[in-house]
Amino acid sequence: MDKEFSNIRIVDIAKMAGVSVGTVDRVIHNRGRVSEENKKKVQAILEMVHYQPNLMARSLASKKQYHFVAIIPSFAHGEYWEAISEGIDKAASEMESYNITVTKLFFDQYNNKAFDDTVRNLLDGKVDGVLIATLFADSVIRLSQELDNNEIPYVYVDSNIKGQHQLAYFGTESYDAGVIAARLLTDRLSSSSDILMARIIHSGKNDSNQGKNRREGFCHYLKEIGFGGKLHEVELKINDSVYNFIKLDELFEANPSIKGGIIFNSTCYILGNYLKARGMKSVKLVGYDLIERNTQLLSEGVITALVAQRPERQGYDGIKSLCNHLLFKQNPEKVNLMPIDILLKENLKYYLNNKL
Amino acid sequence: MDKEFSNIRIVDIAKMAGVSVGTVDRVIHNRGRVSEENKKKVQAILEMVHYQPNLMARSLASKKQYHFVAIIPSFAHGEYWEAISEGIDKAASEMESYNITVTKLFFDQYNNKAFDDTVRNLLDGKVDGVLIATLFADSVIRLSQELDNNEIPYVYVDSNIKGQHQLAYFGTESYDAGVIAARLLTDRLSSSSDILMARIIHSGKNDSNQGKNRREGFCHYLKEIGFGGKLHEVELKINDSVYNFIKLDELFEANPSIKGGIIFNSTCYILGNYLKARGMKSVKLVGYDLIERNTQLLSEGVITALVAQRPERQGYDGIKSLCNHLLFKQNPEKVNLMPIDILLKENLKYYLNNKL
DNA sequence: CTGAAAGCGCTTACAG
DNA sequence: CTGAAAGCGCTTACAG
Repeated sequence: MDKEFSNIRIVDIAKMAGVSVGTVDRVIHNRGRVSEENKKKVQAILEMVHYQPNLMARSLASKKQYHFVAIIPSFAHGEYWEAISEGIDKAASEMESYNITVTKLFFDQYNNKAFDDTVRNLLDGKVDGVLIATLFADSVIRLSQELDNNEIPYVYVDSNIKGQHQLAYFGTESYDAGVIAARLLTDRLSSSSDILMARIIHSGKNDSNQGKNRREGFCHYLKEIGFGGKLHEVELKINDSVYNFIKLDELFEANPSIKGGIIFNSTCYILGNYLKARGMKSVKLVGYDLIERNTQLLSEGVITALVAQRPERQGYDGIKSLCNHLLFKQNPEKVNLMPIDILLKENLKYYLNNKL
Repeated sequence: MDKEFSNIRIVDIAKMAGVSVGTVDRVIHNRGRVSEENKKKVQAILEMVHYQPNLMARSLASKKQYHFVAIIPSFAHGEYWEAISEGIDKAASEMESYNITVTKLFFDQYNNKAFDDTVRNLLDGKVDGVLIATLFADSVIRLSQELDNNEIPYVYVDSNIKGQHQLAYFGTESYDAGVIAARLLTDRLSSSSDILMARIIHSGKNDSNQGKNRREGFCHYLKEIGFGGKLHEVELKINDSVYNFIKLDELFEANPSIKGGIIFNSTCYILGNYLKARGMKSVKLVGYDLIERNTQLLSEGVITALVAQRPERQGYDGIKSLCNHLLFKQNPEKVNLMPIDILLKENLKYYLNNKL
């Protein structure tokens, strides 16, 4: 539409307004130093012709640099946060030619103080935008307020925090991710079976918000369909298979009616490895996230289904939205919910090479 | 890596080689009219410094226009092919600033001759690349050969054809999409249930390749798990509910053990509408594609699961790959298989606004 | 075959 | 407050 105005340039505007290109440029960018009169004239024409700047020319001519910071948990290869990091890198490399650089700041995901330390000197450097993994709500809120004061835009990933001024959130609706896991499990269970919910204990870390929300959604669905079985709980340790095996042996011996299992974070391989070792093929296990240790067990048939949340896209879209906001004045939706993907053994392979 | 060479410009190369920028430009683009000696010199330096052209400057300076043609079936709002069309449009609008235009050519998907007619005068205009929906294999092969002769690159979407020189294919592995449907259905069926496979008859159109492959995958999975039920078949008409209802009434009356249904193209709403009208809630129905009439029934619980194949991305990636090939000399993978998505009532809504 | 110059649409000092 | 000019990195005639 408006094809006729599609290649109006700044010089054209300048001529129509009877001013120089410098003046037009100043009003376009609100750089001031323009008389009220000229400003009005130029703005009127800008609107009339629906002026669309040529972005390539702009970025060619401009020496302006943008610097973004992404604050995310550190990770070992194959862990969940690696995926978010990859998405960030992809966006960064795509936007490189627009003079955008992205620095990643890592913190220990089990240590609230580490987050605060990482963040403390953030504003010493030049920062034009921030992406934040919202694991520690209180700390994130403090940081958000500081960014507000400095008028630096920021986006959240992983889980949302209400009441803040984030430019946007990219992540899933954890509650529904719990509902879906429940559906996947109960569809494959007779209604007299029991379900085991395992929690993974980690030094000094209580359940994440995300985990809690998934659990709520899960339990809600069971109630709604009138699931008749019992729910058992067990606490496992992330790095202590001996302990875990003993606990699980006891539990399954005492409750042979347990035919389903669920873990609300990305570590369902812990339970999976036990089931595999014991050859307990009749227990259906559902978990979260396409990390290597999980996908391996999914393809072997030990895990029945995985629920995934496109972490790569969270990182990618997060950085992209900062770019679009700053460079192109486009504002994203405030809440952007990723698809909740259902992975079975049969469709797994097409996801593995298609993460973005 | 090689940060030190990251902003080497043509003038730098020119100086290093002791020639003018014009000469450097000629060797970069193989425009000829350069002495063998200078060519060698320049090429050596180009390689040494890992020269990366500034794409924005290039496209700013260049008046070169690219014109792509996308040949796809015509569609009414809400039909399957609309999604592919949307993906094409999205790519086109993103690439507009690179002086790329995309024209869509539509043909009647039930009429082989219509395809040939549409395509006949394709080469009269200027065409730099073509995207083809491969419904009619023979016609597509003829067209492909003509494009080969004219050295015009082309990509396939929807289903692949082997033995041609397509730059790339974007679509799914239909056979596995059949396997997955079988898994989704049988997971929810007792092994003594029967399954109804409905075929949709359309004037003068036999089953698509895609439909056949899905069916093969479906049946193979049933065999592999030793499914004990019977398979029933019925032919329905796309626009004749009266006929369909009579046929289905007979069938279900005669075979009350039918507890599962499948249709191998995007029209499973036809069977869905029948089940809904008859209130037959115990029959599980699995189908394909996120078109409106299907998603409506999925959210109502009439359809149990939909298998989807990211048509928007097929269109989008197809056009993008032509751009990347021509503008940036990047060659795509020859076969690009989209994820096969599993949609249940519970995760549907997050897909509807996230098609790309 | 080769090079100097103009131009793509915008931004950035700079002089006034 | 305003405008003329140079420059971003590349391509495109044009003259030789």
